[in-house]
Amino acid sequence: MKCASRLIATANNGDGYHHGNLRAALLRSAEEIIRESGVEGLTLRACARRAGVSHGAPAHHFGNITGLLTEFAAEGFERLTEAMSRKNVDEADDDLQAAGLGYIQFAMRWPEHFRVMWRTELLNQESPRLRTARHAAQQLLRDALLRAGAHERTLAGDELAPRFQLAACCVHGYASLWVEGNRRSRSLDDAKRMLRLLRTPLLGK
Amino acid sequence: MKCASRLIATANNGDGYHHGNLRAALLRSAEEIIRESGVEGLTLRACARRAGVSHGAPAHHFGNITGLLTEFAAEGFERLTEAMSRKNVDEADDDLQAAGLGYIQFAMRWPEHFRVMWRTELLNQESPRLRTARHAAQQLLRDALLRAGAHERTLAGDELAPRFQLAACCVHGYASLWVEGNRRSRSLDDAKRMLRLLRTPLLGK
DNA sequence: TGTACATCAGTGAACGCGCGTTCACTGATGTAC
DNA sequence: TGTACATCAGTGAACGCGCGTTCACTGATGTAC
Repeated sequence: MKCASRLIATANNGDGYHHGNLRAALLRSAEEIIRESGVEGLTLRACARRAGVSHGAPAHHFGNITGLLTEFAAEGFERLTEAMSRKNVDEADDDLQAAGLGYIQFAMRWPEHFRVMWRTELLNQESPRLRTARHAAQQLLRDALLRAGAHERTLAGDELAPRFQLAACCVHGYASLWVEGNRRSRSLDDAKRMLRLLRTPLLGK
Repeated sequence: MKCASRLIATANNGDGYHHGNLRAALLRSAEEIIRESGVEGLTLRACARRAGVSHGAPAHHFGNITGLLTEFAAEGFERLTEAMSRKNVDEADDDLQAAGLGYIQFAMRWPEHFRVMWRTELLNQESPRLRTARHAAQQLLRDALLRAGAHERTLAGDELAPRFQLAACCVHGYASLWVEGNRRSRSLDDAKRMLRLLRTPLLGK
């Protein structure tokens, strides 16, 4: 019976007893569960159930629910960095607007990731993958601001920090309110209008 | 035995078998639990345990965990409105800065409330008390912006919406990042600097 | 080419625990007469 | 002033459920010889 069901599984997905890509499949299952039931609804058992494996499997890969959510959040920061890159934002006028719009677009596309990424108490802050991914995202926004500023005039050292904070708070606030408000519109027009209002205080133009 | 323990309870707190203020006491217990263990750690049983009553009592008052969190969030919005009022923000130059600083100060003082208020999926959005309280808070920020704008020049109708959005996103983003980042400093200097950068785009000065 | 062995990935039964819900109850309070 | 009764607030035992964790296991894969 045990063997039989395994043979059937093998026949069905062609990758045998060893799943091959179970780790990734479990992360996709977690994403779906969070979408449908929120982070509260995510348990190791529910995750296993949806992926069609035994409940021991997620523990094998991630240790516990914190481990699972930490990997999920790290994946989110990696996607965020990718999303803020100029080449992925069609409608942006410059690198800074691209970073801002990309940040907001990321939250609209993957609200489940966005939600988890900021729930610091649910994550293992010591995870190297998480720290690296988060730092890369921050650095990209900072660099975009510096580069945009360089086009206009040089930003003095002590001018950068408050401007970086202003930019980060605005896009983060916009994204948070969008995600938590369950807004329907995915249009970026509102966001573009807001970012245009910011050009003067950010770049001193 | 049953009678005895009740008599002891009566002797201890002087308010007898009927607690008198159990509803408020349960909300304070919930606040403490969220502070220590996050929203995840809050259950009706844990709440009852901390308040020193039977586990049926919270269900009696709030129905379920959603009812409890909804009341908690509504209490938060009421405190937020209070906190944004000019008379409660010493360091503000005008009503608009008062609203912004008050918003951020509120999040710093009651991060547990702030966290819960935006977890829309955990709350009963139909609750009249919650709707009223949230609307009042929004209205206060909008009015402050209008009044501050009136000092400088009249804001045209279609100029108000994006400026309101900008102001709301900035203070909300700042407060969110502070709360989630577990920052230690409660100084408002950073926030004041950021809000000063916003004067030009908000008021057109 | 074949064999032996170590390692890895996933299984499934068993456990104890805390949860929400239900329900009959009990004591306190307020009101009608 | 006293009595009877309804209502409200909180109790505590019982239930079934899903959870995380543990553990002995099994099949697949890779490597050494």
